[in-house]
Amino acid sequence: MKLKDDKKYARIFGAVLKLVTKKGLAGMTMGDISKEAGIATGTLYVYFDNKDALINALFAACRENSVMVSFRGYDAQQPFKPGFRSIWMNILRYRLHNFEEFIFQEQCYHSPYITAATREKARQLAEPLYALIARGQKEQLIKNLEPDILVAFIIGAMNELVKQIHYTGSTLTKTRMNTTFDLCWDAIKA
Amino acid sequence: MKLKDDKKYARIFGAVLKLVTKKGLAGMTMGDISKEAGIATGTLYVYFDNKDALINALFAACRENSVMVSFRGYDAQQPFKPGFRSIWMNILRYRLHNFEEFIFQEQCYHSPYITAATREKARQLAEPLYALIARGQKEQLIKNLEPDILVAFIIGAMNELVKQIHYTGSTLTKTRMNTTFDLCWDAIKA
Amino acid sequence: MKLKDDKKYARIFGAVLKLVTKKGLAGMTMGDISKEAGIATGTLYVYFDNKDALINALFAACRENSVMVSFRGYDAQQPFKPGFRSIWMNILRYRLHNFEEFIFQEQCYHSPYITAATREKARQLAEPLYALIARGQKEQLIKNLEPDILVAFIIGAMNELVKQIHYTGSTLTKTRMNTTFDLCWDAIKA
Amino acid sequence: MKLKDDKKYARIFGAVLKLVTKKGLAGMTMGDISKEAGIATGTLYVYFDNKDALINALFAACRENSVMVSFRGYDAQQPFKPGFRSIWMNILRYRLHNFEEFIFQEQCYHSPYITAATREKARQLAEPLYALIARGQKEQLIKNLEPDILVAFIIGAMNELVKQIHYTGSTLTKTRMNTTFDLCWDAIKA
DNA sequence: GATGAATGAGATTTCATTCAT
DNA sequence: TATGAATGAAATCTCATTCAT
Repeated sequence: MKLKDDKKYARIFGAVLKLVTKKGLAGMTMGDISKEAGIATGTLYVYFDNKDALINALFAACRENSVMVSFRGYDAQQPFKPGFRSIWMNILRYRLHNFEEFIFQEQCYHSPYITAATREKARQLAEPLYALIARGQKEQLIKNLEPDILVAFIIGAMNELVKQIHYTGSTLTKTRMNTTFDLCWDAIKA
Repeated sequence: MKLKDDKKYARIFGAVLKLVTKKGLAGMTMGDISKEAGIATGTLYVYFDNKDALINALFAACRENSVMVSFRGYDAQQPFKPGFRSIWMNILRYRLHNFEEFIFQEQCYHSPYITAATREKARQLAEPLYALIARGQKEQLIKNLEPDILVAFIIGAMNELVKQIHYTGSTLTKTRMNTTFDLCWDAIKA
Repeated sequence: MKLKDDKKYARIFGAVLKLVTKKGLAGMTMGDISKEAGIATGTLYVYFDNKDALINALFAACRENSVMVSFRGYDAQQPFKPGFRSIWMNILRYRLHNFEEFIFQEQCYHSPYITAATREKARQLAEPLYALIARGQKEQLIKNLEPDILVAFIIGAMNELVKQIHYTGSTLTKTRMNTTFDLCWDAIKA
Repeated sequence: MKLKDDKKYARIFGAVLKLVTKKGLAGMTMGDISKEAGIATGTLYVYFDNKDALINALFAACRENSVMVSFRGYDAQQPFKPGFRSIWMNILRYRLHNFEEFIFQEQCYHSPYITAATREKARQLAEPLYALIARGQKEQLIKNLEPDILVAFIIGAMNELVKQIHYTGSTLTKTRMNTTFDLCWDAIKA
């Protein structure tokens, strides 16, 4: 008697991510997923109770992953701007390199699959970002607007940039990354 | 003799927009739409060949509408910044006041309902915005980056702001609109 | 106030006949018929109570027409064989020149559209043919088998010949008509 | 693990054949078929892509079956006439005993369900019959007409006979079979 | 646990018929 | 009478989920 197979979770998640950019969340059936993952439909139900649970689990995983990556290498001791910059770059790189995860999360956010609980949990994961903004404001380096507005601005701009870059297929040189960061920085700096 | 009723197009479109915020694009059936519109299911097929066609038509209509509104009152003779500002405000107001249309368009963009042709047509409608950016660059008022990047930045930031404002239910005072515009302007100004 | 238009009956019947070879009886909708006839769907219901009535009416018309033509020029005074021959030729020519009517009747015969009453009426129209066969048998020119069998044989063979000729697109010369008649005659002659 | 069930194909085909004589090809729904076959509607789509595919598959199966049976017991070494006779009898018996299959094929032939490919494949299966006719002509036992004409004549006559016999409910004694064969033979013999 | 056939509720679409003009 | 939009019942087909192996 075999135990649940961790590799299979990965295969299933991978399949969903691959499909979401092609078919969207709406047009993706359990049959599609199982086929893409190379397993039987029934097997999906060994690993997840139902479609909702599957989507929610992947959403949570992506979210956690994305936050972890964002703050990688961040040192609260260093001055604000370079710290903020490295986080900004982390997020940008993450979304570009994990474009499918990024799109998946976007699609989920306004879908009926995601429960209120999952949504709330996702929001909490953004806390460190709010804290960072607060620090910048305290140090009078960042405009003194509501943090919600600032975060929305920063994230919204970045999201669209990522799509732009991905869909036009343009390579992102260091210089270009710098200039786009400057756009953001000029917007929010005090 | 009964003729095809223009009001019915409006009723159908209205129904879809009402439903999309409640159920999402995925969870919206033709039955839901017809019921919401107060007509028989079969009647939907008098006006549209199928669900895809219906969604595409509404998408195109929203897109066109949104562009038309954006440039309302724009006078190319006036100096750049106030012109740009009025357009930016138009877009913001439009998305806030027609939040359902805005969400609908976002949901559509990565869905399998929208055809490549519709997507391309949507892109073309953004041309005036690109032209405006070009003018700003020519007058050396705006940073000399690729217009794609600048547009993505402006639009992305605004989209997220709109959602932020809508979901938190905060009222948008004139002062707040001004400060958010300043965020944008500071980002892109030369 | 206009009266029912005789030309319209013809247009409707013509449309059905044109469609039956293309789409078959099964795949033919009232919409198809009205479009092909160049009238509105609703108008069909001015002329016929419903689809069944329409099909039955056309079936009856075809049947009557086909019988009328079969015995055209037949003179009961002339000797049997030439009389039988001319009738046989009449039937063959009719089916070839009115191939659509012929196919339509075949399709109807085993369809749920045709009522038992219509079917029975159709059978009665074949009476003269039975009478003819009886005469041939009385004159000991034709095999003394049950008339049903003989008629089935003659008609069945001819029907298949007609299709053969029509679909291969071969032209039917006088000589070929004669040889095919001889096939039939050799079969049934005493 | 459950595997696709060959018996289920048979059940489905059986259901269609049972229904076609009752309701005709037109009036037969997928719901009717599944009910008659004692399975769920959805299950039909496990076995066939759609209604067309189902009808085409059954048509092909009937055709193949009918040809196989026709030449059962045929020995090319024996003289022509008894060989031809045994095949003729095979075909007649097959159509009588599998009347539903026979009617189904007839209904299909001019229906929109059957694709050109299926039609062509059906034609090819008739080749052995053409070869047989050719042999008879070579041995100068059969009239020297185009084989198409002869086959059409033989088959057409038989088809109508079969219907005649079936619908009148008359039992087919050996003597009657012989006399009807003689009709056919007298027609085509040199 | 793994499989994929089986299920049936529900989605999309069709179409004979009606109805307002 | 003529029109063709409107209807809704019924047809086809899909798909999340279950179940037998």
